[in-house]
Amino acid sequence: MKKQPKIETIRHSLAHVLAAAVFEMFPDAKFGMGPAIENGFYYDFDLPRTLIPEDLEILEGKIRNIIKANYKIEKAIIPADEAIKKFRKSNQPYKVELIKDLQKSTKDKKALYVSCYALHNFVDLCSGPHLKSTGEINPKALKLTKISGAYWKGDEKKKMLQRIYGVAFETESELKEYLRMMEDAEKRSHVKIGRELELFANFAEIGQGLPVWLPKGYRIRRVLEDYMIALERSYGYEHISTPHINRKELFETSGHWGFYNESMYPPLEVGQCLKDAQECKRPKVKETFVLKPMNCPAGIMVYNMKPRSYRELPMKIGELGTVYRYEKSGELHGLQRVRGFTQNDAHIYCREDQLEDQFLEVVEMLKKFFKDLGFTNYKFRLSLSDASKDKYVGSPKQWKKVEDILRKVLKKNKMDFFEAKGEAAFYGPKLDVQAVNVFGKEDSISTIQVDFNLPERFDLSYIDEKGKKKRPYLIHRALIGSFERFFAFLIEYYAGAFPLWLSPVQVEIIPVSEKFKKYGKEINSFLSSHNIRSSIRESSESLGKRIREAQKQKVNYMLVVGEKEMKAKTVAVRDRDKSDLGVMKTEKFLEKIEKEIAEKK
RNA sequence: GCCGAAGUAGCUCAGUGGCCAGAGCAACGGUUUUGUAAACCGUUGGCCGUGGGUUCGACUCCCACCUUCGGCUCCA
Repeated sequence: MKKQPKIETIRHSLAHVLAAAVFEMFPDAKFGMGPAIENGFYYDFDLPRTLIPEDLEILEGKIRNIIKANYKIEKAIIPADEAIKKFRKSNQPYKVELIKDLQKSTKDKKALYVSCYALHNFVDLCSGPHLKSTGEINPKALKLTKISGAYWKGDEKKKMLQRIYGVAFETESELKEYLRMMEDAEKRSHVKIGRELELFANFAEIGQGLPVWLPKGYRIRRVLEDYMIALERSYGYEHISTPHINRKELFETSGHWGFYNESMYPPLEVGQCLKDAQECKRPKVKETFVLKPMNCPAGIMVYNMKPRSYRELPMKIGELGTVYRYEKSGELHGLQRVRGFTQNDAHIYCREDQLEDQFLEVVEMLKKFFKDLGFTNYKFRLSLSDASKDKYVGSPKQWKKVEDILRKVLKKNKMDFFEAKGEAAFYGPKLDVQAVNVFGKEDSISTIQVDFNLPERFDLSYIDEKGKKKRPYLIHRALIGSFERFFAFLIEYYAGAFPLWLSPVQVEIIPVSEKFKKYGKEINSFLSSHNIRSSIRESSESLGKRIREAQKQKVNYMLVVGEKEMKAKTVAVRDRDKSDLGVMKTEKFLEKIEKEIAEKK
């Protein structure tokens, strides 16, 4: 039996206690699976009716009763065939299916035994381990949190069951702390802050998943764009810009049309008459365009436009490329998952002997980028293929070769990473950067991929030193996988209080009264002329009110100017966090913040 | 796309079958001319998400659709 921390055992046992409670409430319930998860547990059920939120309270009560009764949780190991008979008799088709799956993966079916746990009058199939009795659970440290649908075995073609989620801890204070953290997370939600600070907006009229960057959000985006372009130039990148629509044939060549079809917007057919053929002035030639879901094919055209020499390699071509992907409606969320987004994308064409260095160079850039942002909580995920899925382009042999190279490079350079089977893109394995948002949800924000597929499909080549034609390697990378998703993450990470160098409003000038408006404007133009994102709050509202508004907008510095300041050519500086920083000469203040901006504070 | 919940003023929310649908903040007008987190008075603002139905009567009940949220699936 594998050892596990006690809290995990508690959570797992609680999943069973929940099932027992559901069994009490619905004797006809059919049971799916119920594991422990981070912070809690869930269990999937096939029930005679749809659950409503009030049911959770009832079930919680039943769970507490089961805990109070301190039932023993007893293990029994029985032959698989016998277990199948048992679960058939009690009308538990999902459990029967699970045992049959086990049998399928075992050589000697006859010798297979499965373990079951009995809890009062409820028996469940489970490998354990479990608590000895329900009394070990702290009834005050648990809460059923939500009901949702979940496909049986995670397969969208299979039946949807009802899933109940719960959270559980060893102590009541831990539960309270967790619930408080969730409430806090709600306040940090990028959707909420995005609205409050007017960073971005979604309009039903424009379309689902097609967000608009509002002025303040766009300011931040421009800073990031400039930063990335400068960073890439310093590493020898050149940049291009390719159109949003490309001919469909381009994506047939790349393989996207075949493998990515479902996620693409429907094609645009032009050149045909939609009205009366007589009146139609359009050319009769029919052409089909698609909104590009990826930047690579168009980017590759640039490499392929003329013969390339080995001397040109590595060639690094970047693009702030906007792509459109028709994600299923239920998958959309704020800026985190959208249908149109821009990538800080680039393709690196190189020789085999340059592959490792190039790969590491990208990792180096990535680390610098995150350091400048102040991020530390990210991890590298080596995303590999899964033989049981058939969504991949290319041969398994090719895949294995690339996957082995990536793994070798990572290990050789002692990089901290974890492997994830089945997380690869359909066109290649990748090294993803996973960031965790305020709700604990993990998402890829950056990605580096070695692509063996496209060089073949587009017949890429270079001439080597011996005059021979050779196939280059292609590294596909997006340090900002999507400005939209990245921004969502940034907003939540900083809770809207952006560091000075990113901040949409770095300085706000607040004249004490109307009399000092002119002086305030002078300072404002002075700062603006030095590329400081500065503004003036000159309304007739009280000073306190205007400071409050500026604080709520998370403005980094507030400059209060009145009689004293005007006479001495100074500003009274208020810091967003540390409040009063005292009075200083305007030039001195500019010097101070210019230094901070340069240091990316 | 699937399961579930929600949608009332720009924002946060009251209102559950019965007169012209409310509050606070915001916006606008006026008074105030302010010294570090909300001055005062007034005004405007709503096809109660959209369409259909039930009813003498619908924000309220029913159906469909749209959008949003929590999950599932998927993913940058």
